[in-house]
Amino acid sequence: MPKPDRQPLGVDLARTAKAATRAFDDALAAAGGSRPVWLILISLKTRAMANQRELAEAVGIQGATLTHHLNAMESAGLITRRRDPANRRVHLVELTAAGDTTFHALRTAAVEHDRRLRDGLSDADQAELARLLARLRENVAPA
Amino acid sequence: MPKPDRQPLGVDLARTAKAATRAFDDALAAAGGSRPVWLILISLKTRAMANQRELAEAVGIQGATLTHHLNAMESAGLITRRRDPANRRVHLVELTAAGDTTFHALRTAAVEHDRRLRDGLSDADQAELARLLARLRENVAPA
DNA sequence: TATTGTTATACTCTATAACTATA
DNA sequence: TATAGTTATAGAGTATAACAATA
Repeated sequence: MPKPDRQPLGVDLARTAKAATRAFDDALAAAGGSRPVWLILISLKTRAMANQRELAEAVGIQGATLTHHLNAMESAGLITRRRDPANRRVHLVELTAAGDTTFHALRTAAVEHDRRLRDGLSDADQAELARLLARLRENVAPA
Repeated sequence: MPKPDRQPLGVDLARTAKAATRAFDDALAAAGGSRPVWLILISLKTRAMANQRELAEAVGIQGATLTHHLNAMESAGLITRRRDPANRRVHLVELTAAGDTTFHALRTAAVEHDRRLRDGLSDADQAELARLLARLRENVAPA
Protein backbone atom coordinates (compact mmCIF):
# COMPACT_ATOMS: atom_id res chain seq x y z
CA MET A 1 0.00 0.00 0.00
CA PRO A 2 1.58 3.30 -1.00
CA LYS A 3 2.00 5.98 1.58
CA PRO A 4 -0.74 8.55 1.16
CA ASP A 5 0.48 11.65 -0.63
CA ARG A 6 0.35 14.29 2.04
CA GLN A 7 1.37 17.90 2.48
CA PRO A 8 4.56 18.37 4.44
CA LEU A 9 3.60 18.64 8.09
CA GLY A 10 5.33 22.01 8.37
CA VAL A 11 3.14 23.40 5.59
CA ASP A 12 -0.05 22.16 7.24
CA LEU A 13 1.05 23.50 10.60
CA ALA A 14 2.06 26.86 9.19
CA ARG A 15 -1.21 27.27 7.29
CA THR A 16 -3.23 26.30 10.32
CA ALA A 17 -1.25 28.57 12.60
CA LYS A 18 -1.58 31.50 10.22
CA ALA A 19 -5.35 31.07 9.95
CA ALA A 20 -5.83 30.55 13.68
CA THR A 21 -3.47 33.38 14.61
CA ARG A 22 -5.23 35.80 12.30
CA ALA A 23 -8.64 34.86 13.66
CA PHE A 24 -7.37 35.22 17.22
CA ASP A 25 -5.65 38.54 16.54
CA ASP A 26 -8.84 39.87 14.98
CA ALA A 27 -10.85 38.73 17.99
CA LEU A 28 -8.41 40.39 20.40
CA ALA A 29 -8.34 43.58 18.34
CA ALA A 30 -12.13 43.71 18.39
CA ALA A 31 -11.91 43.45 22.19
CA GLY A 32 -9.40 46.31 22.33
CA GLY A 33 -6.13 44.44 22.64
CA SER A 34 -3.49 42.47 20.82
CA ARG A 35 -1.69 39.15 21.20
CA PRO A 36 1.41 40.46 23.03
CA VAL A 37 -0.78 42.56 25.34
CA TRP A 38 -2.93 39.53 26.06
CA LEU A 39 0.08 37.33 26.79
CA ILE A 40 1.54 39.96 29.10
CA LEU A 41 -1.74 40.49 30.94
CA ILE A 42 -2.38 36.80 31.43
CA SER A 43 1.18 36.29 32.67
CA LEU A 44 0.78 39.12 35.16
CA LYS A 45 -2.57 37.77 36.32
CA THR A 46 -1.74 34.12 36.75
CA ARG A 47 1.75 34.17 38.19
CA ALA A 48 3.71 36.64 40.22
CA MET A 49 6.85 37.28 38.21
CA ALA A 50 10.05 38.02 40.10
CA ASN A 51 11.20 40.47 37.42
CA GLN A 52 10.74 41.55 33.82
CA ARG A 53 13.24 39.04 32.49
CA GLU A 54 10.98 36.24 33.72
CA LEU A 55 7.96 38.00 32.27
CA ALA A 56 9.67 38.34 28.89
CA GLU A 57 10.58 34.68 28.95
CA ALA A 58 7.01 33.67 29.78
CA VAL A 59 5.76 35.71 26.84
CA GLY A 60 8.53 34.45 24.59
CA ILE A 61 10.14 37.78 23.69
CA GLN A 62 13.32 39.68 24.48
CA GLY A 63 13.57 42.11 27.39
CA ALA A 64 13.79 45.16 25.15
CA THR A 65 10.74 43.99 23.23
CA LEU A 66 8.86 43.64 26.50
CA THR A 67 9.85 47.18 27.50
CA HIS A 68 8.43 48.37 24.20
CA HIS A 69 5.06 46.77 24.94
CA LEU A 70 5.06 47.86 28.58
CA ASN A 71 5.67 51.46 27.48
CA ALA A 72 2.59 51.30 25.28
CA MET A 73 0.55 49.61 28.00
CA GLU A 74 1.61 52.20 30.54
CA SER A 75 0.67 55.01 28.15
CA ALA A 76 -2.69 53.32 27.66
CA GLY A 77 -3.14 53.19 31.43
CA LEU A 78 -3.20 49.40 31.68
CA ILE A 79 -0.22 49.01 34.00
CA THR A 80 2.00 50.92 36.37
CA ARG A 81 5.68 50.42 37.00
CA ARG A 82 7.45 51.23 40.22
CA ARG A 83 10.77 50.22 41.70
CA ASP A 84 10.95 47.39 44.19
CA PRO A 85 12.06 48.98 47.51
CA ALA A 86 13.88 45.74 48.38
CA ASN A 87 15.94 45.81 45.19
CA ARG A 88 15.65 49.06 43.36
CA ARG A 89 16.96 47.56 40.13
CA VAL A 90 13.74 45.60 39.83
CA HIS A 91 10.67 47.30 38.39
CA LEU A 92 7.40 45.96 39.74
CA VAL A 93 4.72 45.80 37.06
CA GLU A 94 1.15 46.05 38.31
CA LEU A 95 -2.25 46.07 36.66
CA THR A 96 -4.45 49.13 37.00
CA ALA A 97 -8.25 48.89 37.19
CA ALA A 98 -8.33 49.61 33.45
CA GLY A 99 -5.79 46.86 32.91
CA ASP A 100 -7.97 44.47 34.81
CA THR A 101 -11.00 45.46 32.72
CA THR A 102 -9.03 44.93 29.52
CA PHE A 103 -7.82 41.58 30.81
CA HIS A 104 -11.38 40.40 31.32
CA ALA A 105 -12.47 41.65 27.90
CA LEU A 106 -9.58 39.86 26.25
CA ARG A 107 -10.22 36.72 28.25
CA THR A 108 -13.80 36.64 27.05
CA ALA A 109 -12.60 37.00 23.47
CA ALA A 110 -9.99 34.29 23.99
CA VAL A 111 -12.50 31.88 25.50
CA GLU A 112 -14.88 32.45 22.61
CA HIS A 113 -12.06 31.93 20.13
CA ASP A 114 -11.12 28.69 21.80
CA ARG A 115 -14.69 27.48 21.81
CA ARG A 116 -14.86 28.14 18.09
CA LEU A 117 -11.52 26.46 17.49
CA ARG A 118 -12.56 23.31 19.35
CA ASP A 119 -15.95 23.08 17.71
CA GLY A 120 -16.71 19.51 16.70
CA LEU A 121 -13.60 18.03 18.34
CA SER A 122 -14.28 15.30 20.88
CA ASP A 123 -12.45 15.29 24.19
CA ALA A 124 -10.33 12.46 22.85
CA ASP A 125 -9.51 14.48 19.74
CA GLN A 126 -8.49 17.45 21.86
CA ALA A 127 -6.29 15.34 24.09
CA GLU A 128 -4.68 13.69 21.07
CA LEU A 129 -4.06 17.05 19.42
CA ALA A 130 -2.51 18.43 22.61
CA ARG A 131 -0.25 15.37 22.79
CA LEU A 132 0.86 15.69 19.16
CA LEU A 133 1.47 19.42 19.42
CA ALA A 134 3.58 18.89 22.53
CA ARG A 135 5.58 16.36 20.58
CA LEU A 136 6.17 18.84 17.78
CA ARG A 137 7.39 21.42 20.28
CA GLU A 138 9.87 18.92 21.67
CA ASN A 139 11.06 18.13 18.18
CA VAL A 140 11.86 21.73 17.30
CA ALA A 141 13.12 22.73 20.73
CA PRO A 142 16.68 24.04 20.49
CA ALA A 143 19.23 21.49 21.61
CA MET B 1 -14.03 11.20 36.11
CA PRO B 2 -13.12 14.90 35.98
CA LYS B 3 -12.11 16.41 32.67
CA PRO B 4 -8.34 16.71 32.60
CA ASP B 5 -7.18 20.27 33.24
CA ARG B 6 -5.72 21.32 29.94
CA GLN B 7 -4.30 24.45 28.34
CA PRO B 8 -6.66 26.19 25.97
CA LEU B 9 -6.16 24.70 22.55
CA GLY B 10 -5.37 28.12 21.09
CA VAL B 11 -2.52 28.58 23.55
CA ASP B 12 -1.04 25.20 22.70
CA LEU B 13 -1.41 25.83 19.01
CA ALA B 14 0.09 29.32 19.24
CA ARG B 15 3.05 28.11 21.27
CA THR B 16 3.69 25.24 18.90
CA ALA B 17 3.34 27.44 15.85
CA LYS B 18 5.69 30.04 17.28
CA ALA B 19 8.36 27.46 18.07
CA ALA B 20 7.99 25.66 14.74
CA THR B 21 7.85 28.88 12.75
CA ARG B 22 10.96 30.20 14.40
CA ALA B 23 12.86 26.99 13.75
CA PHE B 24 11.71 26.96 10.14
CA ASP B 25 12.55 30.63 9.58
CA ASP B 26 16.02 30.07 11.01
CA ALA B 27 16.53 27.08 8.71
CA LEU B 28 15.41 29.07 5.68
CA ALA B 29 17.59 32.03 6.65
CA ALA B 30 20.59 29.72 6.97
CA ALA B 31 19.83 28.52 3.44
CA GLY B 32 19.71 32.11 2.17
CA GLY B 33 15.97 32.73 2.09
CA SER B 34 12.89 33.53 4.11
CA ARG B 35 9.38 32.16 4.54
CA PRO B 36 7.61 34.46 2.08
CA VAL B 37 10.38 33.91 -0.50
CA TRP B 38 10.05 30.16 -0.03
CA LEU B 39 6.27 30.26 -0.40
CA ILE B 40 6.53 32.35 -3.53
CA LEU B 41 9.19 30.13 -5.07
CA ILE B 42 7.33 26.91 -4.35
CA SER B 43 4.13 28.39 -5.75
CA LEU B 44 5.90 29.44 -8.93
CA LYS B 45 7.53 26.03 -9.26
CA THR B 46 4.56 23.79 -8.65
CA ARG B 47 1.72 25.59 -10.39
CA ALA B 48 1.51 27.98 -13.26
CA MET B 49 -0.31 31.00 -11.85
CA ALA B 50 -2.54 32.95 -14.20
CA ASN B 51 -1.59 36.24 -12.54
CA GLN B 52 -0.15 37.82 -9.42
CA ARG B 53 -3.48 37.96 -7.68
CA GLU B 54 -3.62 34.18 -7.74
CA LEU B 55 -0.03 33.99 -6.58
CA ALA B 56 -0.73 36.32 -3.67
CA GLU B 57 -3.72 34.24 -2.70
CA ALA B 58 -1.69 31.03 -2.81
CA VAL B 59 0.88 32.61 -0.52
CA GLY B 60 -1.79 34.11 1.70
CA ILE B 61 -0.83 37.78 1.39
CA GLN B 62 -2.21 40.90 -0.28
CA GLY B 63 -1.24 41.91 -3.78
CA ALA B 64 0.73 44.94 -2.64
CA THR B 65 2.61 42.78 -0.14
CA LEU B 66 3.46 40.35 -2.94
CA THR B 67 4.79 43.22 -5.07
CA HIS B 68 6.99 44.21 -2.14
CA HIS B 69 8.53 40.73 -2.03
CA LEU B 70 8.78 40.41 -5.80
CA ASN B 71 10.68 43.70 -5.93
CA ALA B 72 13.22 42.35 -3.48
CA MET B 73 13.43 39.03 -5.31
CA GLU B 74 13.94 40.78 -8.63
CA SER B 75 16.69 42.95 -7.12
CA ALA B 76 18.28 39.78 -5.79
CA GLY B 77 18.15 38.26 -9.27
CA LEU B 78 15.80 35.41 -8.32
CA ILE B 79 12.98 36.28 -10.71
CA THR B 80 12.18 38.34 -13.79
CA ARG B 81 8.92 40.08 -14.59
CA ARG B 82 7.67 40.81 -18.10
CA ARG B 83 4.30 41.67 -19.51
CA ASP B 84 2.14 38.99 -21.03
CA PRO B 85 1.85 39.80 -24.76
CA ALA B 86 -1.65 38.30 -24.78
CA ASN B 87 -2.85 40.59 -21.99
CA ARG B 88 -0.41 43.32 -21.23
CA ARG B 89 -1.97 44.04 -17.86
CA VAL B 90 -0.64 40.72 -16.62
CA HIS B 91 2.98 40.50 -15.47
CA LEU B 92 4.53 37.09 -16.02
CA VAL B 93 6.82 36.14 -13.15
CA GLU B 94 9.58 33.70 -14.04
CA LEU B 95 12.42 32.10 -12.11
CA THR B 96 15.99 32.81 -13.12
CA ALA B 97 18.75 30.22 -12.83
CA ALA B 98 19.69 31.82 -9.50
CA GLY B 99 16.05 31.59 -8.43
CA ASP B 100 16.06 27.92 -9.27
CA THR B 101 19.23 27.38 -7.26
CA THR B 102 17.74 29.21 -4.29
CA PHE B 103 14.57 27.16 -4.62
CA HIS B 104 16.52 23.92 -4.35
CA ALA B 105 18.52 25.16 -1.38
CA LEU B 106 15.34 26.18 0.43
CA ARG B 107 13.64 22.92 -0.47
CA THR B 108 16.50 20.99 1.09
CA ALA B 109 16.18 23.09 4.25
CA ALA B 110 12.41 22.62 4.28
CA VAL B 111 12.66 18.86 3.85
CA GLU B 112 15.17 18.65 6.67
CA HIS B 113 12.96 20.80 8.88
CA ASP B 114 10.00 18.57 8.18
CA ARG B 115 12.00 15.45 8.91
CA ARG B 116 12.94 16.95 12.26
CA LEU B 117 9.37 18.02 12.96
CA ARG B 118 7.99 14.54 12.24
CA ASP B 119 10.64 12.73 14.24
CA GLY B 120 9.08 10.00 16.35
CA LEU B 121 5.59 10.41 14.88
CA SER B 122 4.12 7.27 13.35
CA ASP B 123 2.35 7.43 10.01
CA ALA B 124 -0.92 7.13 11.91
CA ASP B 125 0.06 10.03 14.18
CA GLN B 126 0.90 12.17 11.17
CA ALA B 127 -2.37 11.37 9.43
CA GLU B 128 -4.30 12.10 12.61
CA LEU B 129 -2.49 15.38 13.11
CA ALA B 130 -3.16 16.41 9.52
CA ARG B 131 -6.83 15.59 10.00
CA LEU B 132 -7.08 17.58 13.22
CA LEU B 133 -5.25 20.58 11.80
CA ALA B 134 -7.54 20.59 8.78
CA ARG B 135 -10.47 20.62 11.16
CA LEU B 136 -9.05 23.60 13.02
CA ARG B 137 -8.63 25.47 9.76
CA GLU B 138 -12.26 24.84 8.90
CA ASN B 139 -13.30 26.04 12.33
CA VAL B 140 -11.55 29.40 12.00
CA ALA B 141 -12.28 29.89 8.32
CA PRO B 142 -14.18 33.15 7.80
CA ALA B 143 -17.86 32.53 7.21
C1' DT C 1 -15.57 51.23 -16.26
C1' DA C 2 -13.19 47.07 -14.66
C1' DT C 3 -8.91 44.65 -13.99
C1' DT C 4 -3.90 44.14 -12.99
C1' DG C 5 -0.32 45.53 -10.71
C1' DT C 6 2.74 49.27 -8.46
C1' DT C 7 3.89 53.10 -5.41
C1' DA C 8 3.60 55.60 -1.23
C1' DT C 9 3.09 55.30 3.32
C1' DA C 10 2.57 53.44 7.76
C1' DC C 11 1.93 50.10 11.46
C1' DT C 12 3.16 46.02 14.44
C1' DC C 13 6.30 42.94 16.20
C1' DT C 14 10.72 41.83 16.90
C1' DA C 15 15.68 42.27 17.68
C1' DT C 16 20.62 43.98 18.86
C1' DA C 17 23.69 47.32 20.85
C1' DA C 18 24.62 50.89 23.82
C1' DC C 19 23.32 53.07 27.89
C1' DT C 20 21.65 54.14 32.93
C1' DA C 21 20.76 52.81 37.53
C1' DT C 22 21.55 49.85 41.14
C1' DA C 23 23.88 46.30 43.74
C1' DT D 1 31.85 43.93 37.91
C1' DA D 2 27.28 41.97 37.44
C1' DT D 3 22.35 42.56 37.06
C1' DA D 4 17.74 44.90 35.74
C1' DG D 5 15.80 47.53 32.72
C1' DT D 6 15.51 51.39 29.09
C1' DT D 7 16.63 53.91 24.94
C1' DA D 8 17.96 54.19 20.25
C1' DT D 9 17.83 52.23 16.10
C1' DA D 10 16.71 49.07 12.62
C1' DG D 11 14.62 45.44 9.88
C1' DA D 12 11.04 42.13 8.33
C1' DG D 13 6.43 41.45 7.21
C1' DT D 14 2.10 43.12 6.47
C1' DA D 15 -1.63 46.31 5.14
C1' DT D 16 -4.56 50.19 3.02
C1' DA D 17 -5.18 53.90 -0.22
C1' DA D 18 -4.08 56.17 -4.24
C1' DC D 19 -2.27 55.65 -8.69
C1' DA D 20 -0.90 53.99 -13.60
C1' DA D 21 -1.50 50.94 -17.33
C1' DT D 22 -4.32 48.16 -19.98
C1' DA D 23 -8.57 46.13 -21.56
